[in-house]
Formats: sequence, C-alpha cells, structure tokens
Amino acid sequence: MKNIEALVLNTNIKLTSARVAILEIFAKSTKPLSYEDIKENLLMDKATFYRNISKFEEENIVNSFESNDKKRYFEIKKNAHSHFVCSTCSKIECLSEKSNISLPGYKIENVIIKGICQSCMKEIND
Amino acid sequence: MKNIEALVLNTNIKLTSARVAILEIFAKSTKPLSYEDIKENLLMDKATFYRNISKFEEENIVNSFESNDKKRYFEIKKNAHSHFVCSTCSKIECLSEKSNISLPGYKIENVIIKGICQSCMKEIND
DNA sequence: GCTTTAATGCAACTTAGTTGCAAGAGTTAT
DNA sequence: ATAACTCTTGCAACTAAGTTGCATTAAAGC
Repeated sequence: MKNIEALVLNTNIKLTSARVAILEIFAKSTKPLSYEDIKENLLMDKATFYRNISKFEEENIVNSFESNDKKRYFEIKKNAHSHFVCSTCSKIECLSEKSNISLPGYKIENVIIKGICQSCMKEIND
Repeated sequence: MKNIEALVLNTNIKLTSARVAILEIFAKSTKPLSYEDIKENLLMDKATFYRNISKFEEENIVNSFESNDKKRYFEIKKNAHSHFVCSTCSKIECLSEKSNISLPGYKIENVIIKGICQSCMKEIND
C-alpha cells in the first residue's frame, strides 16, 4: 500500500479504492496482464477499469501494448525492459536484457519482440 | 505479377484473382498496411481479405502485428526489419537499422518499437 | 451544512475481425 | 461432357474488447 501511494506521487491521480485495487494487482504481478486476466479479481465494472487504466497511462505510471491475441496488456512502468510475445502460444515474457537500440530524435517507450518462444520451439523440433 | 508468382513458390497457395490483388497492393507498398488502409482498392469482401491474409501468414509469406490503434497491419515478409509505432500519431515506420537483439532458443520474427516519433517529439518541444 | 467536481455502475454502443452457409469456380475421374 | 469433389468467395450474422452517455454516488472545497 505504501508503494501504491509512491506510484501516484507527483501525479494528478486521486487514490480511490478502485484505483488501489487495480494498482495492487499490477504491482504484485511479474508480467503484463490483460483485463481478461484479472476481471475475476476485480469488483468494479469494466468501464471503471478501462477509464482508470487510461488515466494511469496519461499520468505515465502504466504502460500498455497489444499482443497478438487482440488484447491489450498492461503493466506498471518501472525499470525499462523489453517484451517477448510468442506468436504460437501468445505467452508474454519480460526480457531483462536491455536492448541497445537507439534512435536519435525518437523516444523509445517499449520494445516488443514477436516470435516463437523457447518451449514452442522445442515442440516444433520434435 | 512475375514477382507475385515468385512469392507463392513452394507454398500451398493457389493464385486466385483475389489473392493476386491483395499481394500486388502489399508488394507495391513501402510500409505495413491495415485492411482499413486498402479496403477502397479491394473489390472483394472483407471476409475474403482476412481469410486470405490468414492463409498467407500460415504459409509464411506475410507478417502482421497490432499497432496501438487497435488495427492489425500486414506486410510481405522480405528482408527482416524492425518497426517503429508512434504512440502519439499512430504512424508506422520501417526501420532499416538491424537490431542486434539475439535470444538463444527463441525465433525472432518481428521487432516492434513503441514510442514517440521524430515529428511528434518536435511538436512536444515547441 | 451546501456547492462543485470527479469517480462509478449500468446499459447501450462501436468496430475490427470471425464464422456459417450457400453459391461459384476450378480439377479430376468416369 | 458431366458428375463428383475440393477450394474459394460473398453475404449476413455474429463476437468480444474496448468505449461512451447518463444518472448516481462519493469526495473535496468553502
């Protein structure tokens, strides 16, 4: 809870109970989550969830990207890292490897690598 | 047209006129396109378009990824390159820069870099 | 207290993409 | 050629993630 408060420091976000609930789920998770993933644990309406997520993104404390399963995945922005999305099983992995991509004049917010993950590669090679 | 035939060489794709029409549009384009982008130039139904695109992806001659405007973008797989998607204006750019990302045991099919493009960065800094 | 503003729930809506089905086109066998 | 079979197409209905309008509630300011 203390770290939830820290997240909204210097932002225009009022900590309602719905917002705390959302942020706690994402703070606990080690990987990005979709609304589908967590809706059972949320008491609020999906409109409330999506409106708050938008607010979080505006205020720059949450990150999102589209996977290849037509869903948006969200995570709390902390240390920058890349994501691997498997085009076979749709699993998402966070990559600790810092990519040394640099694009002068651009701002890089997220790097998504699409491909086939280790376990799916193994199955293919059987 | 000759190069269209070359595309389907060694695949299970029969070249119907709908398929030639789709492939010609993508062969001409220098950047990924969504169905929305090209529907005015297509005489076929959207079901036909999407079914053929799926076929192309199965047969590995077309690539797709989701942008942040909730649309899927398609392109013909040729020389591997990365993509930049602007989270402000949603523009997509192909990057010639080869990323030196390597993930042992994984197969990398596409790299999507999300962020703010040069022209949007300029506007922000005004 | 009272007023104003922001947050929520609900239901209706939007829209990219999918699916079922019947008709069309091409292919092979008889 | 034609019958039998397979694959492709158009149409319309559907699906589901995400959005929006609106009335209600909660919170903040005075």
